[in-house]
Amino acid sequence: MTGDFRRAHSSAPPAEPIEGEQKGPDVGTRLRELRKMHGLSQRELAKRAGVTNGTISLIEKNSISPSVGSLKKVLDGFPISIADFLTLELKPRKKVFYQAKELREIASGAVSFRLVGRDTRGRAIQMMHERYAPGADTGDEMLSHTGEECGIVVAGVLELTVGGEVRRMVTGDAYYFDSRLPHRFRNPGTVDCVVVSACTPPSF
Amino acid sequence: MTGDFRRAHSSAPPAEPIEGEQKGPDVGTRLRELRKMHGLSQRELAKRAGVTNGTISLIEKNSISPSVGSLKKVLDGFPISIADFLTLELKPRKKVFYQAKELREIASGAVSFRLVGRDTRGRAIQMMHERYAPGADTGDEMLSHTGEECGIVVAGVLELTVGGEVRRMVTGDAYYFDSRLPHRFRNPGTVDCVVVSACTPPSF
DNA sequence: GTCATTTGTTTAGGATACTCAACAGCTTTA
DNA sequence: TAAAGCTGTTGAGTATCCTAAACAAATGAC
Repeated sequence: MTGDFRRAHSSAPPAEPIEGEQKGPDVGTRLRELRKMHGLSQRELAKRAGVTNGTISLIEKNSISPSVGSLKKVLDGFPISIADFLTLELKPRKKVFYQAKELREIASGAVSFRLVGRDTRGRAIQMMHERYAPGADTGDEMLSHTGEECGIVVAGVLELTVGGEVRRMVTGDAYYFDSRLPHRFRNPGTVDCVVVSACTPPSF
Repeated sequence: MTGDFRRAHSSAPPAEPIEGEQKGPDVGTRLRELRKMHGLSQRELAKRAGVTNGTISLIEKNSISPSVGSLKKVLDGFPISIADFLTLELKPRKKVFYQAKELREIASGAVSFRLVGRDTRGRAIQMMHERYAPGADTGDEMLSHTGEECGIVVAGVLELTVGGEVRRMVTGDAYYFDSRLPHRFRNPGTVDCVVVSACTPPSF
């Protein structure tokens, strides 16, 4: 059996191939490279981890998708956490001043997001001038992404939901939270709501 | 069969129990809480993820340890990466919402800096609500420190000097620069100037 | 050269993960 | 009072993971 686990069991019909893992190499390749960086053989790692060398081999060849428990056991042989393992990296003067009209509109309609700077590449912060029309909403679907974000309400009223907690915020109020917590913005008022926000790293 | 996967298969003899997962709740609890934060039922999530509701149930009860492939499929239903999922702080100790009066004043007088959050430790961004009285100035001495900073003028007029370049900015205008460049803020107008700014890393 | 070690790979079979479908409990609608 | 809708749980069967052991190839010792 030289199966490829990406076929994702026998579930969805054709089931489009699962992406490797965020960006970067797949689990098997990551493990192999990390193991070699540590100068270990499959058997040495297997012994430390309390699994068999065959398991290491199968994982590295992507012949199987290890269970979370097994992967943790294997990585404990280094040791390294699963999160670190999956995100590990294996391998002058810009424009300063922007006129209001130069802010780049990246979401027009009931919700307007105007970005400071043409693009966020090479920048640590993404700052935006946001405007929500009455009733406007970032969507039924909760947002969620890596990073941190904060903002101050400059005008109007903002209803902010973060990790299940809902709060009504008025002019001058502010927020700060981990962007991985599901969140949602909505204007429950009758006039435009304006917010200045910042997040890191840039997510658009 | 109500097995507990922590017994880690039939490998190592007693095999001390595998720790939940780094710090914080185990995979099952994390999944359950995250799912509820998103307001989804087991069946809804299962449908999005392309697995059965039974699988979600078994994972959440820690009756099984899902394979990495399966866990990824499940988390794609939100979506969120495995790494973020495992490091997510479920119970945010940090305060998220701040009333205007709660912003911490860190520079009173002609210049007022009001910080979002009591302190910036453990945070990636320092956001401030700044107010400059007419004629107010950050000082004859140019500022300079590591990091990046940006802001949007919310009211009044701001004269900003960065790396020798002086610019008059009005409501709605914005800036972004490397904080190592010497810089200075001044209000050349006759009414208060209000700015919302953000910088990283926090420098106070 | 032969033997001993080490390497990674592969096979068979038992252990576990996963699906399908049935089940019980709760809420809403008729 | 069903009846239909939802919720999460669970049992039986199948697909997959994981181990134990055998294997071939490469390396080093003598």
